[in-house]
Amino acid sequence: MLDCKREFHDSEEGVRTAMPENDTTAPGADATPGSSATPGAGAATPAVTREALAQAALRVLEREGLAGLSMRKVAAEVGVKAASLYWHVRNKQELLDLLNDAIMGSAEPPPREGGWREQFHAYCWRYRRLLLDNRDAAKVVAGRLAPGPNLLGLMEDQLDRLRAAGLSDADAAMASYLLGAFVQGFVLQEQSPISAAEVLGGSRREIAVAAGDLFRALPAEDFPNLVDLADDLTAPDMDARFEFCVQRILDGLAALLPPDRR
Amino acid sequence: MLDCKREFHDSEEGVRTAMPENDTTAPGADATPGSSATPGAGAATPAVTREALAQAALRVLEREGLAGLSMRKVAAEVGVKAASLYWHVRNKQELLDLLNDAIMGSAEPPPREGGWREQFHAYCWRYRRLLLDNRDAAKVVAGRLAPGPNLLGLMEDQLDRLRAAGLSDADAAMASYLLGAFVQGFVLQEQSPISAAEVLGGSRREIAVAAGDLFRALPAEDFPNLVDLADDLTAPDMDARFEFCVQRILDGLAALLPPDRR
DNA sequence: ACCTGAACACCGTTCAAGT
DNA sequence: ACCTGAACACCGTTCAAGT
Repeated sequence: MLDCKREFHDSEEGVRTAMPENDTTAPGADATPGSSATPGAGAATPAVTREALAQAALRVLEREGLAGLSMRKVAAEVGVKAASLYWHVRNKQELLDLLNDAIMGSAEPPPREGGWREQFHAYCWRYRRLLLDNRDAAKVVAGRLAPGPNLLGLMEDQLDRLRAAGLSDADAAMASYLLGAFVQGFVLQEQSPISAAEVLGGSRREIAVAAGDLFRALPAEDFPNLVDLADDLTAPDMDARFEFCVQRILDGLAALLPPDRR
Repeated sequence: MLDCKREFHDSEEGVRTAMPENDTTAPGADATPGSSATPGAGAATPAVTREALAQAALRVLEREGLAGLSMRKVAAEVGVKAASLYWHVRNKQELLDLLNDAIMGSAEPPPREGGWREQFHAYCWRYRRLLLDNRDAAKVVAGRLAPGPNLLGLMEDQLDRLRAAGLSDADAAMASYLLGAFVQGFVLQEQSPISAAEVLGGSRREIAVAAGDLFRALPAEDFPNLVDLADDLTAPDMDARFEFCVQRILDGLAALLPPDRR
C-alpha cells in the first residue's frame, strides 16, 4: 500500500466556523508581484492564497462554465502562471474541492421559524436556488463530497432542525442525505440539455415544445403512454415539478413521526 | 439566429422499439478495412456504425472510466483513426448521447406483479443497480437527457404502471421524473469520492471510518450535531440508506392515492 | 461514401531553474 | 517560500486529401 506523507504546504487550514472572509479586493487586477514585500510576519497580503484561488475559480466558472475552467485560466485570473498553482494546490481536483465549498459559502439557512415542514421545505428550495444561481454549480457539487467549512456549517444546522422535529438520530442523518441527493439530482436533470433539442438554439420553452412534439410523434401502438402524456412530461414549469417532489418527500418523512408531531 | 441544415449523414435512425441488436462480434479485433467490399445493398457489415461506436464507447468506459474516454481511444477500439468518427457523429457529446442510451440498453424492467409499491420499489433498486454496475454510469447519465429508444421504452413501461396504480396523468409524469432525479442523485453521491479521504487509498469502509473521525474531531461547541451523529452520518451501509429514501418517496406517493388504493 | 495525416488550439502536470 | 519557462503527453476538432 502506498503510504502517505500527508503534510502539505501550509498545514493550517483547520476547520474554522464558516465565515468566507469576504475581501472585496479582487486579485488579478493588480499585477504588482511581490518585489520588496517584507517576508516576516508583517502580513503584506500574500496575494495568492487558497481562499483567493477559490474565489478566482468561482469567477472563471461564472464566465466560462465548468468546461472552460482550466488551471491556466484560474492562474491568469489571479495574475500568475499555471505551474504556480501547484504550489498551493495538489492538483485540479483539489482546486475543484475549494470551489465546491466556495459555492456553498453563499448559502443562507432559512429562518428558524414555523414547523419542521416549512423549514425543510425552505431548505430544499434554497438549495435548488443556490445551484441554479451559480453557473454549472450542480455539476461542480455533484459527484464530489467536499466537506469544507461552509458545507459542514449547513449540515450542522440542518441536522439540528431535523432532530428538533423529532426524527431519530439515524433518520435525521438519512433525511439530510436524502435532501442533498434529491436536490442535486433534480437540478442536474433540470439543467441538462436535451440531446435532440440543443440542435435548435431554443429557449427553455421552445425545447419543451420540441420535446413534446417528439413524444407525440412516436408510434402510438408502441408508446401509448408517452404519446398520451406528452404534455405532462414536457410541462416547462420546473418550479411546480420541484414542489411536487418536495411534497412527496415531506409526506414521506412525516410518516416517520408520531401523528401529533406531523 | 443561426439556422440549421439539419440533415446528417444517415438520416435514418428512427426510433425503433428497443432491441439492442446484440451482435456479439466485437469490432476492433479484426483489422481488415473494407478493401473490396461490395458497395451495393449486399450488406458486407459496414463495420463502423453508430451502434458499433456506442458499444465501443461502452467498452472503453469500462476499461478507462469517463475521464479516460477520448475520441482517439474509441476510434482505436473500433479500428479507425479519430478523425473518422466525425463522419458518424457530430461531436463527442453526440457520442456520449449514444453511450447514454447504450447504458440504458441493459436495463430490464421488473416483473409486472405485486402492487404498485413493490413495482416502483423494484424500479428504483434496479435503476440504482444498473448505474452501479456500469462504471461511471451515473456521471454519464446525469446532466444529459438523451431520449434514445432504450430510455423511451423504460419510460413508457414505467408510466403505464404509475397510471395503473391510480395516479393522475400529471402525477404519473412527475413521479417518473422524481424517480429518475432521485436515483441519479443518490448514486452520484454514493460513488463520489470524499475529498479528504481519497488521500488514503482506502476501501469504502476505511473511508467511512476516516469520515467519522473527521466529524468526531470537530469542535463540539460549534458542531454538536455533527459530532454527535458522526456514526449515523458515515454509516457505510448504502443499501440501507437507499432503502430509507425509497420508502420516504413511496410513502409520499401513497399520500396521493385514495386510502383504498395505497 | 468513408477514411486519413497533419495541423490547430488547447489541456493537466512535472521539474529544473530562478529569486 | 514562491514563481517561472519549457517540456511532455495528451485532448477535441477541422480540413484538404486520398480511395
